[in-house]
Amino acid sequence: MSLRIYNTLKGKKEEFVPLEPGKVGMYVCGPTVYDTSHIGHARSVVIFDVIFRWLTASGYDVNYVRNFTDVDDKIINRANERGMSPTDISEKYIKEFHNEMDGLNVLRPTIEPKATEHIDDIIKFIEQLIEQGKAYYVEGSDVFFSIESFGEYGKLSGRNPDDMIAGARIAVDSNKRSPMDFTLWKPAKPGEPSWDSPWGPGRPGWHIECSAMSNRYLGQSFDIHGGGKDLIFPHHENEIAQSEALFGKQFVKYWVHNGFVDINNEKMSKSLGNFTMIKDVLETYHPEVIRLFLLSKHYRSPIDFNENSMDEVITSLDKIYTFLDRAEKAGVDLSISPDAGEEWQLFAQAMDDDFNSARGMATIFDTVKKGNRLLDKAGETVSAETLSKLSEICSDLKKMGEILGIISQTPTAYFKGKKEAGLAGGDIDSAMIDQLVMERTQARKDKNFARADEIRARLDELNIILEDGAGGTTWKFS
RNA sequence: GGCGGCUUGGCCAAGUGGUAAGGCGACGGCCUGCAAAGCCGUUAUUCUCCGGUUCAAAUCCGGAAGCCGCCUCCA
Repeated sequence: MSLRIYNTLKGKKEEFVPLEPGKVGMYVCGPTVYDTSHIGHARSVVIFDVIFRWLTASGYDVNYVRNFTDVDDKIINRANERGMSPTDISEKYIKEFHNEMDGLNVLRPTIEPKATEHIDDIIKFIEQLIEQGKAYYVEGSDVFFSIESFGEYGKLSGRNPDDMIAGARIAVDSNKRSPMDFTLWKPAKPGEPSWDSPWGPGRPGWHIECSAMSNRYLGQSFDIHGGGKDLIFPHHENEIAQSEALFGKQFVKYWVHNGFVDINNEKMSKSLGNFTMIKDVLETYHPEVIRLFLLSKHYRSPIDFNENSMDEVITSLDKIYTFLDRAEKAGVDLSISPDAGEEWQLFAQAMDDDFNSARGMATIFDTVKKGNRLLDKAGETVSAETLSKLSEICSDLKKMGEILGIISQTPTAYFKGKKEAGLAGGDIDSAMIDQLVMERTQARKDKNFARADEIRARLDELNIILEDGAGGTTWKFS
């Protein structure tokens, strides 16, 4: 079974064949760092994180590039609003972004280039386009890319330039030769950050940075380029135009685009005031709950963020850790074995099918069920044979978790964390709970079940659930 | 106006030609003093609707309805 990827360029799934055997070049559009990141950013980042992990696990040497757009109108505006420098703004939000993504257990890409650190590359790129007659400088205005110089313009988004010109909703800049031409370099207004260039002091347009930086780190052609669906047009369309016009060869082999996150069935928008920030979500939910949620639907479909779905995911994650806890207590060594069992094969098939994490999750639950069944059947004394089978199951499970970026804790640490989180907000402390549990244990010994149930009911009101196991009574938050 | 997508059980959600994964919930059972957890069983003869192609369709084609996204900054 080999990897298949849905390619936006072709509109269908294709077998993944890298340009160079064993190696993958992947570029993903990162954030424009002018504001706090929201759950939609998290989805994109987590999805490509999983893709990165899967490609790596599949044996590829992955060169994963994710940029920061750190020069842009929005950053300048924000800087002016706050009386800060654009650099202060971009640095502040890059730091936030890193903190939050680390919090979400996202691996750092191989390299994270910034637009402002590649101005020379950008200027060189533009100069070459002008030399080839594919871009033009309008005295006193911008440098524009000429759409007419690139016959395949529109191939990614399936639009043709004539239709777009006809339906254009924006006022046409009279400096442009064609209404669809776009800016490569714009002159700086007084007080704006700027760099010297053959066209006077100015700064790059949005699209050119990705062409210049991907060329710098991945070459003229590379394997995978990703980002949110909204970037298909115009951003990625324009990147293709710039890069293919200049190099005369295919820019990217596979285009991968993720769907959006809705909030309670509504689009996230400023007007609705429902922007859901990652840092807020991280305060409410365990990072692995957030990841599991983001991966519970296929990456191309829209996903709806709501309390009910999150609650379901919490239950699911508990189920996985509960099993591992059971297994560990039964004597299973929870370390990962290099050997892959049959459960892993099923998971791999799902991931090879266009990174179908939702299907992969079904395998995880099937695996948990299989393990629980074995434990139920084994009873008090677990045979060596069962133990070995359970080790394989747990190892597979943890390997699956490594791909999705979950199950990174020991069951003990996970449940301890949950207890701490549960205790943090309320006015109960664990000593008090332990005291009640002990009292109840004594009551049960004395066959005073009325008193035992009374204590349990009282704890239940505090969202504490008791479990009477062979090794004594344990408790957890519901 | 142009382009694209979606519609699967109470809810979430896989499934692109071979006879409906998985999760949550609900109900019954095992276990338990009773619970919880776990396990077993039940919960869609059917995939928005109407036609068509096919031995065979949730899956392909045509049409209808509803919902959504992009075309302007946007993950």
